[in-house]
Amino acid sequence: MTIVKESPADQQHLAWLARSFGRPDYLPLSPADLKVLSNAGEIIKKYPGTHLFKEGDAATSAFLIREGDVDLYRGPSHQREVVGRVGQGAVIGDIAMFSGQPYISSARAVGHVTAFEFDRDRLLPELARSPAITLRWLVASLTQLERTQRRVLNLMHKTVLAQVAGLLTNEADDRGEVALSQATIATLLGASRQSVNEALNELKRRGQVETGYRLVRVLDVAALSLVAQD
Amino acid sequence: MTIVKESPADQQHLAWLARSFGRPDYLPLSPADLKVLSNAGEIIKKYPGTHLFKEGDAATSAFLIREGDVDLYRGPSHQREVVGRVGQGAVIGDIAMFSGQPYISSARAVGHVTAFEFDRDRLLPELARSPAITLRWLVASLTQLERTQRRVLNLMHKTVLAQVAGLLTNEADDRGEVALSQATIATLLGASRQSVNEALNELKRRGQVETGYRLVRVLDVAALSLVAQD
DNA sequence: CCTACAATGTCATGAACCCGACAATTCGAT
DNA sequence: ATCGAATTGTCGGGTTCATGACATTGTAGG
Repeated sequence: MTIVKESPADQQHLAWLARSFGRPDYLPLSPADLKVLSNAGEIIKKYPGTHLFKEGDAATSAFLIREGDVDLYRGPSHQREVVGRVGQGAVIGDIAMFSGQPYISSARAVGHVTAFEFDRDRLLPELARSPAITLRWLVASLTQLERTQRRVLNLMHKTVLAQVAGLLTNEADDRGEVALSQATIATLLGASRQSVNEALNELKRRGQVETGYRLVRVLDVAALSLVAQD
Repeated sequence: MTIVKESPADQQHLAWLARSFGRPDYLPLSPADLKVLSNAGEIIKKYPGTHLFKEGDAATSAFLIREGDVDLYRGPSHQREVVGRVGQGAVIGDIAMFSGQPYISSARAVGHVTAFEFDRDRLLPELARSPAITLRWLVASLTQLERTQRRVLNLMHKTVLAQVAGLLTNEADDRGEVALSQATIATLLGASRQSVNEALNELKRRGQVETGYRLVRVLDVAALSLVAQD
């Protein structure tokens, strides 16, 4: 088996899209839920490079990923624009399947992938029987919606400085540390590395953060979240 | 009763947010659904200026608006930032209510408002009994999610020219006409009026559109949708 | 320990775009 | 027909930010 090493730029692109498109956090189903829904489809295995579904196909299935990673991309395969990469626990294809629209993007197995394939016609009756799961699904999608809406507002009228401050307050662990390279932060925000560097310098100058190698330490959360509000 | 005349800028701001935040299209429940769910709450009336809920309050209710308009805004009331305006058929407060989070924004009646107030503890059992409605709600939220995600992608790496081209292709009626002022288009896209004007001039120069008073006529859809893709 | 590579710091240049201002025009209402 | 308000067209200044280039510093693997 060939391991394709990806360029850092690609990985960053993914990281950013992961955030902007929001998918990886979208985990509406627990293992217990899956057990209940086991009548609605079956487990499938996919070899690296094969497709779970393709953009434009009629959406008759949704997939819960159990193992491996899947790339979501749009556009023709020769000039594909990757839209996200999702792993264990993520559900994909559900928007198209529930809406009765064709798939919005293509899904391609990166490595070996094990997934549970929900069949539309079998899933709907099962959901009717398990309203609690439907409700959990609804909550997950609403949460994701709220996150994405918040992001739209940020993107539109906030400066890079404010965005960086916001990211740091959100992403800091219990010790106030964020273990990301500046380049990664840049792609997470859809900004350039240089702008992020400049913003971090400004925050450093104000004594609100310290920076290290692949690390930012938050010193003054309060001040930082103030900066984040423009 | 005082009628507060709103500045055009405000209305445009609303129009834009309507689009970016996406709320006004979010109509998950039909009148028939409401009938089924009538046990889950009751009809309330609100006088102009009164609140349906306030940002930060515990979210114990969601509201289906039956008559009148409601402003959604964030931040303290003295410097409120309007986030959207919704009317008949819209459901608000559901994200917070289902997620068990405090309300994300405040909701204030613009004129006289009639709404159906869902009580969380009564709604959940009803939904369990009516899985079809829960499912419809889920589909509505997923559709909205998809729309918002698409918007994030556009905002990040598309120029105003491309965004204008995209808006025109989407918004054109059967005669290829878009009856919006340039200022409105600008706010729909979160751009300045001047930039939109410049973009339209460019498209006019290329012979892809004509412009009139409060009107843009699309002449070459194919070329336009090409421009929209960057 | 040393080397290759990744990450950071810094600069200059230019593009995109916002903002304020103002003239010209179109439209609707009196 | 006329006046006022809304809309369009246009200009220049100023800001933010992307891009490319390059030197410097840190880190991991042999």
